[in-house]
Amino acid sequence: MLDIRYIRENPDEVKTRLETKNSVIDIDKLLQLDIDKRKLLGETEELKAERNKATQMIAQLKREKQDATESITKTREIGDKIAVLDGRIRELDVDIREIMMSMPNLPHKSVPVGKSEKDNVTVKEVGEKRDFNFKVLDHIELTEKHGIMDFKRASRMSGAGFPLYLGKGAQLERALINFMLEFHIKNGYTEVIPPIVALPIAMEGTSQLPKLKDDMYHATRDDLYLVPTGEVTITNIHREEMLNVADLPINYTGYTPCFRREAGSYGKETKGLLRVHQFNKVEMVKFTKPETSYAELEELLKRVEDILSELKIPYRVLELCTGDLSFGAAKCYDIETWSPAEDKYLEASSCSNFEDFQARRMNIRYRPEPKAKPEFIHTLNGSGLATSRLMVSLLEHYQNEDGSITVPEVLRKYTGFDVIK
RNA sequence: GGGGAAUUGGCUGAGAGGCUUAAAGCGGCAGUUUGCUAAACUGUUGAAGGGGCAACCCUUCCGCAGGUUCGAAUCCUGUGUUCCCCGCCA
Repeated sequence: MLDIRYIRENPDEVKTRLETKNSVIDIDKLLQLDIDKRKLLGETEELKAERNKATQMIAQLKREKQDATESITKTREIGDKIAVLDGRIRELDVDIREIMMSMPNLPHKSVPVGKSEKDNVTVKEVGEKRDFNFKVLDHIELTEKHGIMDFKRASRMSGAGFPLYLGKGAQLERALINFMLEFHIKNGYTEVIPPIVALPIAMEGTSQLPKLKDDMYHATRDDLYLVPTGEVTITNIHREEMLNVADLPINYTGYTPCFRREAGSYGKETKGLLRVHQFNKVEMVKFTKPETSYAELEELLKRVEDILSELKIPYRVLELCTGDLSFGAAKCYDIETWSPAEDKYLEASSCSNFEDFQARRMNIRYRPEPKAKPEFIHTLNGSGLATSRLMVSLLEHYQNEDGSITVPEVLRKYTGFDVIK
C-alpha cells in the first residue's frame, strides 16, 4: 500500500510512475474521495467534541441527582447527525481502501522503463554453456530413463502438474534443499519452517490478495489459502509488530512447498517440471531499515549467484523493467538458469525489494531512535532458489554421453552418491 | 466435533456504564547524586488521523467488525487468535 499523503502531495508523479507499471488507477477519483472524506471528518469531529462536552455535563447532573432529560434529548440529536456522517465516511473509506489495496507499488527510480518482459535488461551472463558432442536429452527423457520422476503416475493421483520424485530423484531434490538451507544459515540467516496455509489477511499483507486470488488454491471451508511462495508466511511472522532497531536487519530462510494454480496458462510449458502446480523452494526474507534495503537487495542477488556458482550451472541475471515488475515490488532481479535441451534460460529465482509497501499493509514498524516516531520497515525476499527449474538445468547440464548424470560436487555430501546411472 | 476461559500501550498488568483524560510496574529518555559503570531518587515517555506559520487544539483507538445507550475498554451479536477440558487422531 502506498502512503495516501504522498499521493496527495505528488499526484502527477504517482500517475506517471504507475503508468510505467501498466497500471490503470484513477488517481483523480481517489483524491476526490479523499477530499470528500476529510471534509466530512472535520464536520463529524466537531460534532463529537460537542457531544463529549454534553455527555460530561449529563454525567455531572446525574451525580448531583438533577434532571438531565433536556440535555439527553439534545445530545441524542447530535448523535443522530454523527451517525449519518459516520455512515457516509465509512462508505468513502471502503471505496478508498479498495483503490489503495489494488494500487501497485511504485517502481524505484533506477528501474528501466519498459512495457513487457521483452524490455527487461540483461545484467550479466555467467558460466559456460556446455558444448555437447552428443544428442542432449531433455529432463523428461532423463528422469524417465532413470526412473527418478514419474509424471504419469503423479497425474493419476493429483492431476497434471504435480511432480512425483522417486529414489535418487527424491534424494537429489532433498540434497538441493539441504545444501541451500545450510548455505544461507552459514551466511547468518535464521532457518524457519512456516505454515504453508495462510489466512486472507496474511495474503493481503504480502499483497497476493486481492490481485492473485485466482492463482491460489483456496480451502473454502476454512477460508485458508495454500501459499504460492514461502514469502507469505515468513514475511507475516512479524505482522503487527514493532521491531527493535538493534535486531535489524532480520534475515530468515525457510523451505516450503509452493502451490500455484497457474490459471490460464495451460498449453504453455506444460512439459514435465517447467511449469507445475506444486514445487519446492528455499526462500530468503529480510526486514531492514529503509536506508539499507537496496544494499540488502544486492546481497540477496549475491547469495543466489553464489549458489549457482557453487553448483556450476550457467545463469543470467535480468533486471525487470517497470512493466514486468510484480504488484508489490519496487525493484526486482530475475535469475534464470540455462537449459541445454530447451535451448533457453528458465526463471529459477527472483529477488525483490518491496520497500515499505508490504510493511504498510502488515503494519510492521520500528523506532529509528529511542524517542523517534515509528517508521515502516522495508521487506525483501528472494528465492534461493526454487528447485523445479533448477533441477531441469542441473539434470540436463550434468548429463553424460552414456545417459548417466553426474551429481555436482557440492551436493555429494548430501546425496551420498556421485552419479545417477 | 462439543464445552469453557482469555485478548488492554514497546512489555507486564489493573479496570465490571459517567471523578479513566486507561492505574501501577518494567523498559526507554532527561536530570540529581557518585572516581567510572551500576544502584538510588526526581521528572518525562502510547499510536493513528485531521486542523494551525507556530506554541497548540480536536477526533479516534483497549484483537477485529457491527449493535444497544445521551454516553462503551466495560453490556449484546458475529468473528480472528491464544489457552484449558472432553472426543477423535499422527
